[in-house]
Amino acid sequence: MSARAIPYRPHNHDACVSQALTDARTICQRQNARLTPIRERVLELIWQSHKPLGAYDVLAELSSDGHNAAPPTVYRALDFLQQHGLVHRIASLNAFIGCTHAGESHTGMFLICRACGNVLELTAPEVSTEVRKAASGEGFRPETTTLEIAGLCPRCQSEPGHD
Amino acid sequence: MSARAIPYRPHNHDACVSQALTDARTICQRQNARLTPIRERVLELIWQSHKPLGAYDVLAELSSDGHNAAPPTVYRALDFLQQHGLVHRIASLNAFIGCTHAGESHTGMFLICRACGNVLELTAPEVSTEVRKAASGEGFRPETTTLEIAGLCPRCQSEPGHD
DNA sequence: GCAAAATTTGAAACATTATAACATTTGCAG
DNA sequence: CTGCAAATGTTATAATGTTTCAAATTTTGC
Repeated sequence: MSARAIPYRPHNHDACVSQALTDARTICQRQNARLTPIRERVLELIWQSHKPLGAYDVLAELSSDGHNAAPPTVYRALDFLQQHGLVHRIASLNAFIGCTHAGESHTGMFLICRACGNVLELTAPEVSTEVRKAASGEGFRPETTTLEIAGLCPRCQSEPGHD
Repeated sequence: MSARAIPYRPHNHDACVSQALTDARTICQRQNARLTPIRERVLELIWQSHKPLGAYDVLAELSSDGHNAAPPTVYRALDFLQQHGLVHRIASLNAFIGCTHAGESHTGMFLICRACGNVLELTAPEVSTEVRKAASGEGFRPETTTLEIAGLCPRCQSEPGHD
């Protein structure tokens, strides 16, 4: 899977989205998973925003597509996408974002800008290592890690109120 | 503030709760904050469980007290308690737990057992350091960290299905 | 003490997020 | 083509959280 631009900097986002979709198709094929039209469309909608999208935001987009969907449709698609590592759920926001490391095994860490709402997904092996150490120091066997940092992204530290 | 037993091991929980309340009173006094009866009662209810309690769980307890409370009452109390570092919200569970490091400046890290539901709050300076490093490596200024590890506690690794 | 101001609580309605349950359709293997 | 499993549609409902405004209480300045 190819490298991607970071959200804080302008980039050709259409290309970025279509690359994500292409990658997703490959990943699903490898996993014998069916990336159905709905699932693909939901993934696309989520990718079109670098900001996390709530399930009901996705639902609204689907509706404006003319697709008359109910909540379970969206939640099921999101479950599927999560299970196959294509999107992440941001617990502190009740929202979803496209995974920028799909296909690679990774533990996501999210930098969430409270001003512009953009989210950067990071892989920080040192952090994971320390987390594992801390957990095993307590005899705890970790399975899933939720690591979300809210704060100010570089851009919003200088020019507040950005998008 | 005194040391506390860890939730995985049996201990005199009543004493543990009343200690937490005593500490809370001291802390609020120092901060010129009003630990009103409702707030204190909510804190007590939360402390009586080592497992995180949802806002509506608290609400139900209040009702069985005879206190006819509405959701905002609980959420307001919880906001207050959070702001003064007396409880933490566990984002991945939509629930609240008493802070075992109240009064000390700390970044909480939570070990959540998916089998028994107990939660251990940890302070891991090495983790915080690595998180800070990772964030500043991206030029990001962190403000609040959500770090929640789900897995199996020592006890549930050997005897599953506990508590 | 006392009145004005600020904080806290009560109460009703509402908004948002998520799931349950069951019917229907679609894709695929034999 | 048939029958099974997976996916989707549909309706209803549960769980979580907020807005708003009114009433009561506490604090503060005098």
